[in-house]
Amino acid sequence: MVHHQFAALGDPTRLAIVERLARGPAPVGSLPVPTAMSLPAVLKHVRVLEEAGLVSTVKRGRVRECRLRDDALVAVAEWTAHQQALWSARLDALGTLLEET
Amino acid sequence: MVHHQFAALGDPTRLAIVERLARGPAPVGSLPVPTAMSLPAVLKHVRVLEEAGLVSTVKRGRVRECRLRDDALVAVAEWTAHQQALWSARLDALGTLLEET
DNA sequence: CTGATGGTGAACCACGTGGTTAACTGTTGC
DNA sequence: GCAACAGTTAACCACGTGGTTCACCATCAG
Repeated sequence: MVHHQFAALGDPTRLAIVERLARGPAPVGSLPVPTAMSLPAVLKHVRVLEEAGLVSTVKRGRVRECRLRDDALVAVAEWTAHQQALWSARLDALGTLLEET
Repeated sequence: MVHHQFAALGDPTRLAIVERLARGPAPVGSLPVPTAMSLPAVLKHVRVLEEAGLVSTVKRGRVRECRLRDDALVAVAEWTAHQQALWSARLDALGTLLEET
């Protein structure tokens, strides 16, 4: 069900969060969101990313720390590479077919 | 602006369409959509995929043929690989740091 | 203890998205 | 020429999503 990951990454705010988290873990309050965005909104985005398996969070004290879950990103990369491989294989086949004639 | 691609792939119907098109071009009318889905709905999805640069279409006669645009898929793959690389590099650095102590 | 900090939950709202039906256009086959 | 076919446009609708505010809880610093 890889479309959940894609949907989660489809929002610019969430994409920015993931890009930030690729540089290392961060608490919810210091995520790179549009300047005047309320905390509940940020939290919602984090929940979505968690739901999609892209992010995992732990609460230590009163701060919730978010970190990137590498495996979900791998799944996305694999899906994409696979489709691309299928398509370019087809293009190659077409190419050699044209050469033979 | 890679989040448009992600958003386009975030819908299961559209994802299925892309997976189909990776096996080769197809007319709008024979795309793998949920059985009772109306044609206008399919067309909308195709438009979204076109807008995101994932698909290109040409109309020959009365049939519009859709084909996968390989480069957009490459962009997606590159973004994903990049983030993943950043994250795993950080993990590696952490690992060697722990070894040194 | 107390106040400030960081996060949560609930209720609410505007708007985009995914879908429909109906009517119409351009092509193709006979 | 006519009927069937493939797509297209327009108008419309239900619902999910992204956002808000307000009230609240838990934790840390002084």
